Amino acid sequence: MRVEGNTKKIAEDLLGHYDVRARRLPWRAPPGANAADPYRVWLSEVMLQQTTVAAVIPYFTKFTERWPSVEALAAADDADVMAAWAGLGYYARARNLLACARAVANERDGAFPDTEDGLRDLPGVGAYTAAAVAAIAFGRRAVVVDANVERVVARLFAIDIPLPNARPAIRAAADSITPETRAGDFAQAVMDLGATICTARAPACGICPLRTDCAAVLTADPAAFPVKAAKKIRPHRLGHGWWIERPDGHVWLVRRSAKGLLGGMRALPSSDWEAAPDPTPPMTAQWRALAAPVAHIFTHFSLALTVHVAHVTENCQPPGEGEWWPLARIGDAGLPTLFRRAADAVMKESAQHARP
DNA sequence: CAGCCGTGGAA
DNA sequence: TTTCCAAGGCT
Repeated sequence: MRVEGNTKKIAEDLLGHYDVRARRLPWRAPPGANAADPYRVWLSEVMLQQTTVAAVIPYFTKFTERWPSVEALAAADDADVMAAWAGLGYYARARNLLACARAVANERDGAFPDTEDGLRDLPGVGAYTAAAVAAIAFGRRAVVVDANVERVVARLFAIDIPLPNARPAIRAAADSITPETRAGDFAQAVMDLGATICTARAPACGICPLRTDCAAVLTADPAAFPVKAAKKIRPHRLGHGWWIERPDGHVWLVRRSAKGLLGGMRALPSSDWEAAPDPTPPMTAQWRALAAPVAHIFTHFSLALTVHVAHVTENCQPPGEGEWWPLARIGDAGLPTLFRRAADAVMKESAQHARP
């Protein structure tokens, strides 16, 4: 472990690099501008949870154009926000985003809390996001620890305890190098470094502004830090999805229950997803299965969804809650990726069917 | 507290 | 092709 004297040098080296090389990102105030808008900082941090910058940018642009303030977002319809989030994943974030916006708009007159503790009480705001918003939007000294910080700090100090047991040591080390001022810039500088130079697989140590501060660069394999515990194998599951199409060009869509996988999202009616799911259709009809199931990989299991198609009469009413959605606007339904792919597969096959 | 919760890009 | 990974939070 490093001694006190070097910790200040690390922040100075990194901030000096950041002042010249900071990435220009839509949620960052331009250099020399006033402090960033807390609404935009918070929105970006939530979107960036376990999500890459490249994936977030178009969603951030869309959200801030459509809902430019926390009050505007708080007044939005749930269905519109969920549909706008479709494709970004981890949909509990979108549900918590709305709950948080409404809490801030309705109970706090639109003002975000300006301390870590206050922010931490908001839905969808955990230890990381509270620290990041406190530091970036409000200039607080906060110790911001995300996956980038874990990697950079584990390398700087050559911490060889496997994750997640290394977390306390990593946090203490991160605390030791976090400066009293510019903690927000410092946090973003570490994340820029982690994203562009101190990357997970092939760190560019030769151009790293911290190479003279780093313990791992002196080892045979700097990329070996942080050490991680072995991960589990991903189980495979099967499922059935039901495409019910009306002759006037509508398909029957349902909304999934608020909790659990793809919670709150529009979807095709479908079975549970397990080793041997119930193949019983939701209604009697002439069912025909697509030749190839839709394969999709979630974080903790992979899925093969067999899509069954039925063409029903105009006055047909499937059981349960749902809505007839126009095929011409299927792209606006806000389907999560699994069901968007299922819809693509059905439309592609029916197009081929029409032109043999 | 370990498991649950998406997605797409990189290697 | 498969594996790994990303500005985590909730229960």
